[in-house]
Amino acid sequence: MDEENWTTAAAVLGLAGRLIDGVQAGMSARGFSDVRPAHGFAFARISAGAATNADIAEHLGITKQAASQLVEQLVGRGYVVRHPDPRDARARLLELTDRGRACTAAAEEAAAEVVEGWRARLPAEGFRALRAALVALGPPGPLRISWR
Amino acid sequence: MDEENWTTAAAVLGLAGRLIDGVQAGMSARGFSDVRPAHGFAFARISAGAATNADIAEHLGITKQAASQLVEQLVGRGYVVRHPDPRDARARLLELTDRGRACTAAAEEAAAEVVEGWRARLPAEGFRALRAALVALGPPGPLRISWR
DNA sequence: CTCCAGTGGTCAAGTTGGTTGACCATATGG
DNA sequence: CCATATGGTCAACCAACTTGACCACTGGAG
Repeated sequence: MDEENWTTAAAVLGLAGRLIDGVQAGMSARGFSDVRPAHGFAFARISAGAATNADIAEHLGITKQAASQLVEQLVGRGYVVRHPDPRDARARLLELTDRGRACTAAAEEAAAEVVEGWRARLPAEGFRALRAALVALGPPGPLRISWR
Repeated sequence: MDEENWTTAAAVLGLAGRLIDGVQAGMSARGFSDVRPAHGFAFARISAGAATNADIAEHLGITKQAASQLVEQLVGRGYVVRHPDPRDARARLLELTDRGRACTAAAEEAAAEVVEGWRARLPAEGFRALRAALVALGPPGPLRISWR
């Protein structure tokens, strides 16, 4: 029983790892080889609108300094622009550039591609059940990256 | 459709992240707060028997130098011992100490605990299907950690 | 209005987990 | 016996993140 649970846990980790690798490969194939998974999560928050540096930090579970560095990379690579927040002179609102939007679209495609691979390897009912279970278990906490 | 696939992918990543965090918490609760997930995967390989430094490197998908550092930590913390390989004077076989075995047992317990939580939150049939899908999708490649 | 605790952001330095590259010792097949 | 491959180490470097100090602005209490 414990044994069974352990292998289940290992399977989830393995699946997640292969998912990450697959998406990364798909991104490279689409011409975005300068983005990491963490960037993707930042994109997700930014495209949701009205994101600040601190929002990113909280969303990714990292310090605001680390978030600042991460955003700086995205700005430097042309994915994101910072502009002043009309409501708060301290804050700077983040927004995706066209390139940034193209990148998020590519990420969604790449992820969908991997998931389609799963669908193809499972009976229809099995895939549906997998999705249902994942959704049921997924009350989204902050999306922790970088488990060192 | 793509949208659905994307959320599925995100759910897997979220689940894996919470699994890692949960296991880490369980390990701390059991008195093993000086081990990281990567150590756990190394333990798994070592307890399988006849493991060398290079085996660890391959199993974790890191360089042999990184594996050496990792093993060095485990030795320093009393989880692993190195002794000469009777078959090959260059190699050093790795073996778990009692403490190392206790640690792997704790890890399995902690992981099982998290998975039991999943079981409790799903209908019996849903959990069974989840497990079946994970197993079907899980032809274990090397267990990549550290996706930065 | 003034003060002040709280928040958004930055700068600087340090830690950590990994990399690459050079190297030695032993193994192994011609 | 030699050539090449493999296990391991040492040393230097790098990237991602942390901690700590700090400044600028906010917003409520007096």
